[in-house]
Amino acid sequence: MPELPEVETIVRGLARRVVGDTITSVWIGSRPQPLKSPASAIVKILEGARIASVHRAGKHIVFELQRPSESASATGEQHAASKQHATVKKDGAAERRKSSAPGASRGLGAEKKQAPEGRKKSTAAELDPAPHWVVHLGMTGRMVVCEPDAEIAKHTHLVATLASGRELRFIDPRMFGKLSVHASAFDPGGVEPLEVSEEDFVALFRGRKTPIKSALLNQKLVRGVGNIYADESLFRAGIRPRRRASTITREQLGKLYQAVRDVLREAIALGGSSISDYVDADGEEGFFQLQHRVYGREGEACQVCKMPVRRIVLTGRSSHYCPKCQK
DNA sequence: AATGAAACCTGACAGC
DNA sequence: TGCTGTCAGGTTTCAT
Repeated sequence: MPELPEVETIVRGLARRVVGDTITSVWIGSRPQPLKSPASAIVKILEGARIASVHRAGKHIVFELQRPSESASATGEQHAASKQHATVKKDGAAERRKSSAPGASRGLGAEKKQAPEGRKKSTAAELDPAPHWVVHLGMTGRMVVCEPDAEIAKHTHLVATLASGRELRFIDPRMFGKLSVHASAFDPGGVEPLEVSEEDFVALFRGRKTPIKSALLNQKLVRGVGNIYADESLFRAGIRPRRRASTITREQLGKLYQAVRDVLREAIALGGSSISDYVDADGEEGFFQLQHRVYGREGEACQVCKMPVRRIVLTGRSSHYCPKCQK
């Protein structure tokens, strides 16, 4: 179940393997569920595109692409971008507005044209008019880089053949994952917990009557935190999952801010070493290398006070906490 | 507007 | 062995 640290690890692995490669052809399976853009739009944008970079936005994997035409002329780029955009309609109206505005108004300069080969990081300005391929792994999604003769796994929904000869495949049994293409920018909303300031983080919860855990899981507020890391963060901060966000003191929210960041950073560090090859052929190593203190430990003694860890169901998700350490 | 619950899905696993 | 039922949980959708 990929949350932020797992996606971060996968993205790093992908970046090492596919940045600079070009997608020569795309095969799409027959199940429409994972496709959040029309199959024709996905093929149109991916085929022939060079993968300029791969990064993470919340739990999304974002491929920044470079179309062959983009090196031709700046005006041509803009035209192509807005045209492609019209074919990709499944996003919300807000997102549409956001992504069409900057590309259309900017007098895009020449600096974009000769992005040198080895360039790994792009600035926001350079990124702007490039189309993006966005993948969300949902619960069971996987991105795999493999040789073309590797067996096609069951529930493979997309295969992108690369100029290097390898293939990039998207596999997802439960089809909670999502594939989409965007003519320019992609913004999933919410703040990155590892980038946001403490003040901005604290402000997110002000006046909310919803349980703090529900707020943490709300991707429109904080992006990337899922069920496991929400439980672990709340344990470290000493806050019960059901506590109404509005009743939590400023000091406690400060602790929560630190706890979320600590948990995510530790998980990235561990995930990085244990699943760095996840995107290889079939690396099935589990994600859960982090020593969970409460998650999945119902009935076990709390590591701090020895009280049995309790499990409750909160907005449909199992939630674990120590009744003594968390108030 | 904000909140909660149901729905979407299949695989894994426990129990019989 | 093979069936049935339950659980997993990220996100969207629907109802309140």
